[in-house]
Amino acid sequence: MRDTRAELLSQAETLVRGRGYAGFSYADLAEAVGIRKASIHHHFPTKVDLGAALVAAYADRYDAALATIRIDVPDGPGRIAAYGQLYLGGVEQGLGCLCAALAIEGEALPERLRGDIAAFFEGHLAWLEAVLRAGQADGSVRAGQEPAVLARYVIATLEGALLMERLFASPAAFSGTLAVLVEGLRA
Amino acid sequence: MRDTRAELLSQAETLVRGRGYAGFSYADLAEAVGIRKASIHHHFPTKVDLGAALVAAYADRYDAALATIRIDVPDGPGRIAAYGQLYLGGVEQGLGCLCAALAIEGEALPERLRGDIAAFFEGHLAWLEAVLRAGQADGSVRAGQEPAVLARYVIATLEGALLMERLFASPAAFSGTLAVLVEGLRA
DNA sequence: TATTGCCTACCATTAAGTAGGTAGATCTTT
DNA sequence: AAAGATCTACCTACTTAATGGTAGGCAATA
Repeated sequence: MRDTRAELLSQAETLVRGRGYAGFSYADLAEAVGIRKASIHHHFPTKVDLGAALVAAYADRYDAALATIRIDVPDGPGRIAAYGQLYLGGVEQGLGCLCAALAIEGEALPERLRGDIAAFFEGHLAWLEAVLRAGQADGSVRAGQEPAVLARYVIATLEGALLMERLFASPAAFSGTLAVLVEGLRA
Repeated sequence: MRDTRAELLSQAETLVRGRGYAGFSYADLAEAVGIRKASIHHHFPTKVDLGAALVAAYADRYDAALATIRIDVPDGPGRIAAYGQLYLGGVEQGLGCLCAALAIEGEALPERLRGDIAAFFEGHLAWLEAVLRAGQADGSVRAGQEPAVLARYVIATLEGALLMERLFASPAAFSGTLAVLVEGLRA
């Protein structure tokens, strides 16, 4: 079984992260995968189905990475730094965040996808909040601010840095922002 | 007399900030303004012309606000806080940053627009760098980090917060992130 | 035999953009 | 000031290409 479905998901992700959800078509995807346009509908009946599958796969990959970081890295700032490294790959490849690309379309986005990306961000927020709370408890993260508030601040900084530094094709600048962020969180 | 053109720019800005550049059409804009689709071409021959005019008008409005902040607010952190307030309006209205909406489309975006939005961000970066450098000189902003690096960090945090908090329709959360950002910059 | 995966050939709709025209304002020339 | 010419802002009525999606067929597989 040569996995066309997986190839479709992979290429579609690249397209959405590179040009936005409204900015790519089934024709583009068909050409990228080397299949006919109508055949995509066999795997993903509608574009919304494809979008939802894309977000699910993306979220799963992140979830796995997040779990690994929690095991491999012991301290709060180190975990945030490792989390930030996940975004760096996007800058290097010239690809934005999938969920940011979808979020930008706001009201034009199908309701179902809006819920999916909200859940994506909420998952990250919950993970960051737990990491920051643990960091404050073990003294590695500076105290005095609500972990929930800090979590939003962290994800905002990284999403924004990815958005801007992709435009400037500057992984170095992204790393600079990540360093400022992590240093500021140190106790 | 120039009323229609201004109305077109205003409505088009709302559409782009609400649904992205690829996510709105001349038909949408025509309906919003109450004019025929073909008449838009009289004012803006192509969609790229409209996009460029949009960015120019948006940048001009920001430039005026930036100049005012420099006059009205004396200290570094206060100026950054006032700068952040400019973004808050977008969260409250459910509108993202125009240039973020364009930046997301990346490679699919007409070359000309890409240059325009890069210039937009570079202008903000230069203003922030000058503000932060002056703040470090007068002791209101914490020293030890390059103003240019801090400037990128500031704009990333605010762009990211606008992106995410618009999705959650949470001006309060945006303000929380802004507060963390500004406190971290204090000397 | 039934299902899977892909195909060709279509469909209705919408996209940006064009052609050409009209009513009214404004400028130019006498 | 009158007459004509030109310009502005909009219109209806297209074109061409692309959009997401459908119908039905066919060969390989389970």
